[in-house]
Amino acid sequence: MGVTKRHIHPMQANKLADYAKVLSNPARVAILNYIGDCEGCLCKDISEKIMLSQPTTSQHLEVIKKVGLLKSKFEGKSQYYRINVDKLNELKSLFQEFFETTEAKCC
Amino acid sequence: MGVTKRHIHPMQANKLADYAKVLSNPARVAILNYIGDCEGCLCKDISEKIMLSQPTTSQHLEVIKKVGLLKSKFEGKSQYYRINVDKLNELKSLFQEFFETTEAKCC
DNA sequence: AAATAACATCGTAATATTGCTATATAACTT
DNA sequence: AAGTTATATAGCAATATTACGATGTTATTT
Repeated sequence: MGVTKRHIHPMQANKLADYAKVLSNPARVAILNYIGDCEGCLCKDISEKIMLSQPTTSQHLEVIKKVGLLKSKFEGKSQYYRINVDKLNELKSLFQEFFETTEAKCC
Repeated sequence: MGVTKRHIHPMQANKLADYAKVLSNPARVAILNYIGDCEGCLCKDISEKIMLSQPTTSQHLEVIKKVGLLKSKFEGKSQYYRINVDKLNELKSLFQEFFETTEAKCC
């Protein structure tokens, strides 16, 4: 086979895994770090900063956006990306909860 | 090409991505949840609980162990898995720091 | 000594991910 | 109208991931 069997796992596990997947590539982590700085949030600037091609950077931005961690708005030809702080906090809580409940259960 | 270009990214980004990758599969999250319960920490029990075959479960356990999140000790033919709480806390801090610094930078 | 039990490893197939170049699209500029 | 700029999309190649059945290994049990 070779496909992740999502349907056999608890929803919570799938959800955490989905979010973790977004962070599982260093380019995407670097992008989030850079966008956090909130100065040059254009795809082109990001791609230059993280040293990947514009199309590759665009794809990564899509992945991050699809999960809700990015907002964007067009101004003419330029698209300005910003972090969705609400979603970021949701992730933060989810991961924190995972670590804490996992730790709490340990003998 | 098709391979992640780790060398172009900051070490911090690679590290977080490596840890996130471990959590990016729901089976591994489910395993960590189950092992946290600390009753049946044998591969066979885990595989029955999470409904994946014994070899597949064994592989996932290896992945989690390689990153340091699991300890294990043999008792005869049985291998008892336990969560490495120190490592778990390291991850917790790392993720928390990531979320917090990312949030702090946002306008 | 043979059977059983727990686990790991090998080999394989299906699919997903990562990155690129080339090209399209859309908006601004001259 | 033609050129420039920013981004997206298509198509592709290389590699990684996920899962399984079959088989090997090691330790206990009968």
